[in-house]
Amino acid sequence: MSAFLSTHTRTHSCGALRAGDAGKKVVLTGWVQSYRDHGERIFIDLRDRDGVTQVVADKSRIAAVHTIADTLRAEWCIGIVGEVRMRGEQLSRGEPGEERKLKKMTNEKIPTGEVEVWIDELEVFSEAETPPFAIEDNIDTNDTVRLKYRYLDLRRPRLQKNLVMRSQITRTTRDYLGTHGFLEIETPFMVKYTPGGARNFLVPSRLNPGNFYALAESPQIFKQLLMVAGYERYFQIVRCFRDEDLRNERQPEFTQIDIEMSFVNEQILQTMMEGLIATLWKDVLGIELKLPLRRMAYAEAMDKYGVDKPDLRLDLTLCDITEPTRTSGYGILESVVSSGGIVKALRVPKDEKLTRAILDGLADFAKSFGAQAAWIKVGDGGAWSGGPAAKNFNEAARQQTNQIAKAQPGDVLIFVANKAKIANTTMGAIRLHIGEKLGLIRKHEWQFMWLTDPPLFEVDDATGEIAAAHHPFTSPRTADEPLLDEAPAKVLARAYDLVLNGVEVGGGSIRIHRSDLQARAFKALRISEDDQRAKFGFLLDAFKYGPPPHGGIAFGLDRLAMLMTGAEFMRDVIAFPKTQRGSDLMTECPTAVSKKQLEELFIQVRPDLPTK
RNA sequence: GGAGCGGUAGUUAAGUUGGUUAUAACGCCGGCCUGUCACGCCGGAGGCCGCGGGUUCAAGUCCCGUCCGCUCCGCCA
Repeated sequence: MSAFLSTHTRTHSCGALRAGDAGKKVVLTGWVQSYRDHGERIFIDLRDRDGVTQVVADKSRIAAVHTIADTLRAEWCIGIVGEVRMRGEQLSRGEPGEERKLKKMTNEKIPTGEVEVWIDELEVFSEAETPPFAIEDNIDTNDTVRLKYRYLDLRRPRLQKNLVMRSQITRTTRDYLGTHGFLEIETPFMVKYTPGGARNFLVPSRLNPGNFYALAESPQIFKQLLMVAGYERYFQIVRCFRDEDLRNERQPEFTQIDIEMSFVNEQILQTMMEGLIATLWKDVLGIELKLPLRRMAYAEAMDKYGVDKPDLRLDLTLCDITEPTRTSGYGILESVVSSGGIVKALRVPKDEKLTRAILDGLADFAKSFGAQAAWIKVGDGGAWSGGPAAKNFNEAARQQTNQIAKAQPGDVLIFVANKAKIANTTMGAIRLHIGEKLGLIRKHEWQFMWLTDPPLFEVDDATGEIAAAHHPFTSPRTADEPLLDEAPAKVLARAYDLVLNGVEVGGGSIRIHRSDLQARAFKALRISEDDQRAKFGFLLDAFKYGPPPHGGIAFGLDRLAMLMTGAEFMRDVIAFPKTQRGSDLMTECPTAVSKKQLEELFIQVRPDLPTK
C-alpha cells in the first residue's frame, strides 16, 4: 500500500464538491485529465468515474507539491490532500498592453465548477505512457484502436455512464422481480447439442472422447423444467451464445433477462412485465410510462409497417396496391402480381425535403434487399409523373391507387412489387429510410408496443418446409388448434414480442404443457418420434409428471441498455465486446491451441478444408 | 455466402493527371508564463502510406491478391 493511502482515506469523489464544501480539508484520488501550467501555478483537472474537479498546485503555498505537479502528465494516477476554495473572482491575464480585469472564475461546464482544491499533499500512485487517444467524449478514433486499448476507452465518461446505467438496470430488475416472488436460479452454460436453430459454439469433452457440449443459445428448456419442478417464478440475467454472423446489434455472446412464470396467460404475464419496464424507466431514467402498453397484431404490423417490429415514432404507413396493379396495364408489375407477388406502397405527403436525389437513391437502397423500387409524383387531378410507372399505369389503376393511398396533389408514392416477404421487408426499410431523411422520426419518444398473434410456423420460400417460428414448445392459439393438422401455416401463436422504437427488446410465449398438443405440434413440424426423443426426450418425459401451464419472456439486456443510454452501438454498452468477426482485439482471441491440447481432446484441425 | 465503405505520423484527416524532400490539425518532447479550464507564446522530434505481388524510368496514387475494421442483405429470436 502506498504511504498516502496508509494515512489518508478518500473523502469525496471528483464529482462531489460544491460551494457548500468551501473551507473543508478533502482527500481526492483520480486520473490527470489535463494540466495547465502557468509557471508558478499549475491547474490540474482530476477525473474519476464520478466527474472532474480542478485542483491547484501553487508554488507559494507548498513548493514541494508544485515541483511534483510540474512533472504530471495526462492519465497519471494520483491522490491529493487539499483545501476546498471558492473560485470567486480573479484578475484575468488580459492581452499585452491591455488592463487586467476582474473576471468570474467559475467553470459552468462542470458541476464542481464553483470550487477548486488547493493542494497541500500530492502523491503519484503511478505514471502513464501517453495514451493512443485522448480520454474524453467526442473523440473520433477508429474501432480497432479503441478495442485494442479497451481499458482506456472504458475510462471515457460516456462509456462509464453507459456501464453505470447498465448496472442500475440489472439492479432494478433484480429488485422488481425479487419483490414479485421471482427466484434467481442459474442454469448450465454447457448443454446438450441440438441441431437446428442458431449454430452452437461447441466445447469438446476430454472425459468423453469425440463428444461435445454446446454453449447454451438460451436457457429455454431449463426454465421450463424449473416450472415443472414447481418453482413458479424464475428469472436469470444470463449470458447466451450463438455462432451466427454478427451485426452492430448482435454479439456472439449476449445477455438476456430470462423470465418464466407458471399459472399465467398472456395478460397476466404481460402486465407483470409492463410493471418491470415501467419501473426501469422510472428508476433509471426518471420517466413515467403510461400503462398498459399498446398492442398490435402481427398481421396489422406487416400490413401497415412491413415489419414485425414497427417504429411508431414515425407516422408514415404502408398500403397495399396489389389489386389496382393487377389490371394496371403495366406488364412487368402485372406479371409479378399474377405469379403471387404483392405491391406495397408508401405515401409520402408533400415535402420539400424529399429531393430527386433521395428518390433516385431508392433504386440502390432497394437493390440491397433484392428488390426494385419505383416512385411517382401525384399531380393535380390525380395525374402521375416521375418514373416509368407514371406512364404505364392506366387511368383506372391510377385512380384506384390514389384512392387506396389517399394521395393528394404534391404527394409522392413509392412502391415495390415482389414476393410478399421481400416487398414488405424492402418497403418497411424504405419507410424508415425516408422518415430518417425527412426528419419525421420523433427521436425523443419512447414508443412501446406488444406485437401479438404471430404465425406459429414459418414456411421456407425455397423448400416449402415448415419450421417453428419461435421454438417447438410455443402454444398455438386455442381457436387455431383445429388447423394444426390441415393448415399449419395459418395457425397463430400465443407469442408476443415487446417492441421499442422499432427494436425488438424482448420476446416470449405461452408454452404447450399438454403432451397431446405437443405431439401434434411436432407432427406439423415433421419431427419424427425418434427425433423428438433424441432431442427433447427429457423434456417430454418431464411433461408426463404434472407440468403446470406456464409461459415466459426474455429481454435483450444489451439492446435495452443501448436504447436507455442512447448508445448508437452495442459495443458501447458492453465492457469487453467482440468485433464483427467475433474476435477480441485486446486479448487477440480466438487463437490456435497447442497440438498437445488438441490431442488431449481428440481433435484434429483440418486446414485443408475450404473455409468459405 | 453476398454488397458497400475504410486502412497515410501517437490520433484524425488531406494528398491533384503516377513525378523533386509525403502535408495539416490535435497530441508528444524542450523552454517561458500567477487564473487557466479547447490556456497562451517560442522551438523541436515524429512515417514499413495495412501486407504481398505486378505494371512503369518512376507507385501513397494504377492493376491483382490478401489481412483487418465498420455498415448492410442472407443468416440469427
